[in-house]
Amino acid sequence: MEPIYKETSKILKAISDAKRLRIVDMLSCGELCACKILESFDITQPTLSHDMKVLVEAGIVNDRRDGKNIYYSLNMEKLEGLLSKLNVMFYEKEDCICNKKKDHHRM
Amino acid sequence: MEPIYKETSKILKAISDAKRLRIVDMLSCGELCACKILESFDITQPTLSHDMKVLVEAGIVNDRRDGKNIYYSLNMEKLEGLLSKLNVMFYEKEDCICNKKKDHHRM
DNA sequence: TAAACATATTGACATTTTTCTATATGTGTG
DNA sequence: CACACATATAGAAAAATGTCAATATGTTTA
Repeated sequence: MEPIYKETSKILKAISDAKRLRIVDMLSCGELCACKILESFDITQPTLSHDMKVLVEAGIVNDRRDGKNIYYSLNMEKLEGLLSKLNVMFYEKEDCICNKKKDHHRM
Repeated sequence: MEPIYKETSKILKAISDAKRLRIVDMLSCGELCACKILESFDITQPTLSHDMKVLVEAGIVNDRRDGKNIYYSLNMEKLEGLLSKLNVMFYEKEDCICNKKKDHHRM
């Protein structure tokens, strides 16, 4: 499979969980520490920690430590890049995959 | 969980598979029958049938029968709706979830 | 340095997803 | 109507994901 699909699908997978999508929405107003996010859900702390790791590893969320707390914020460049890639894929274009042959680059 | 996240995550889940994302990209130039799509991947026919069902049930792909063949095409309204919703979620807004309290509408 | 607090990791389990083989269904053709 | 062709469904196995309790790690403060 072409890298563009693998990379994009990794980000999509990260936000394809309703709870993680809600976390991204929460972060759109600015950074939040894990404890604040946790207050907003009925999940355990390890579950949130795992979810934040998924978002960070997908590259769409940044983390920074300040004392005991970890603060998370959106990586807008990555998110804009995602919207841009989806836009290209959803609409017809010059050098289109539609003109390509069988995929020999398996996943 | 609020319906907006559940609905959006269902669509994201549908395209969070690299192969299905590639299928969406292929359909951006116009409708294709299942057999044409199948030629483009190293998967079995039932696997493609299942993948197309996921895309159709997410509402982003339409299907129509013409004789022996099923033709698939993109539902642009749904895809535009997705981009629009993501745009709202990624950027700060007036009536923001950031100002909301604990989520009592569990999934 | 010991205790308290915030977050991460481990290991386990249940659920969901992916993909296959075998088979069924629907449609056109000889 | 029997056969060929295109697609769908059923059932099973493997892999990935979501979630928890228990515990570890890192940080601040008494």
